[in-house]
Parts: sequence; structure tokens; C-alpha cells
Amino acid sequence: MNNRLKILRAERSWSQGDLADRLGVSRQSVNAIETGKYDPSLPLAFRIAELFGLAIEQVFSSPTQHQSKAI
Amino acid sequence: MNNRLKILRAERSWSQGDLADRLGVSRQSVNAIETGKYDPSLPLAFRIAELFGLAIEQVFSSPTQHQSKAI
DNA sequence: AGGCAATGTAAAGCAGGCTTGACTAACGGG
DNA sequence: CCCGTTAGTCAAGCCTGCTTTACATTGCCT
Repeated sequence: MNNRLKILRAERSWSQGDLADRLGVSRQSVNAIETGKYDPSLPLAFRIAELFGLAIEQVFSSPTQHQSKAI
Repeated sequence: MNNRLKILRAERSWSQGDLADRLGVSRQSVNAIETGKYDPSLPLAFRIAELFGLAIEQVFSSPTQHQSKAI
């Protein structure tokens, strides 16, 4: 499960701690999700998508889905 | 976290066991998700959405999002 | 050099997702 | 009436998401 969290966060110049506060989770959770240690729960995935104003599919990509190679 | 799993499943005339097989989880997991006992993991939510050809947001609705009252 | 912010990482523990196995109840078909 | 299918539920156990605390590293600023 890849995700664009690090990019979206960097676009807004937020630290991992900033993002964690906005999501109501710990900084370590944000770091673990960004570095692919584990996947967020579905409710947290919803909060993340809402925070960035995107659909879940635009933030996270299932490994079973094929990726578009270019933007 | 509400979901339309039961409706989507009924539209296809699948039993909980059928759906569980297609998703690669147990029948009890499907039942628990349908009856709101717990939320699926994000990877499972992706598999569910893909199986029905819908976006995750079209299957699950975050409690923080306001629902449309009619279809 | 020393201090601070940001990131990465680890250990221990709690909460929640998911499994298997089993039991119950409702239903329709022989 | 019995049988098979479906659905709901419970219990025990395992694995994963998430927490807190803590430490190491890098880079920037005085």
C-alpha cells in the first residue's frame, strides 16, 4: 500500500508533528505510515483524505491496482 | 463508519459466504463488517471497493462526513 | 561549539481487525 | 418432517494499528 502522504505534507510545508496534530494521532504513526511500516485504519484514511481534500484513492494506492506511470 | 455492503451484496444475490470467498476473508468478517461490529482494514476496504467497481467513498461513509438524505 | 527543530527508529503495551469453530434461528424444498 | 442454506452471534487466539517514552541523526541558527 503506497501513499503520497509525504508529498502532500511537503506541499503544505507541514512537519510530521503538524500533520499528526491535525489528524489526532501521534507523530510516530504519521512517520510509520509515510515510511510504509503499516497501513492506517479506514477511519484514519478517511480523515487523511478529508484533510487534503482528496479521495482516498488519490492518497493511497492498493498494490493490486496498476499505477499510472506518469502524471 | 456506515457501509453499503449488504445492499451491494444483495444486488448481486451473493451470500455472505460468497462475498467472503471473493474477498479472501472469513464469512464472520463479512458479517461483522455488514453489521457494524468493526471497520475493515484499509487493504480490505480497497479490495471491497474494487470488487464492486466503486470508490471507497461510495461504499463506506465516514461518520464525520454528512450524508445525503436521498438518492 | 551548543541548541533546537525535524526525522527515523525501537520497545512495550493496549485496542481493534480477523480467524477458526461452534451454536442458534429462520426459511424453502424434497 | 427432515435437510440444506443463509444469517447472526459468541469465544479464544493471533496479528496489526496506534500509543507513549526514549534515543540517535541531521541540519540550521547563533
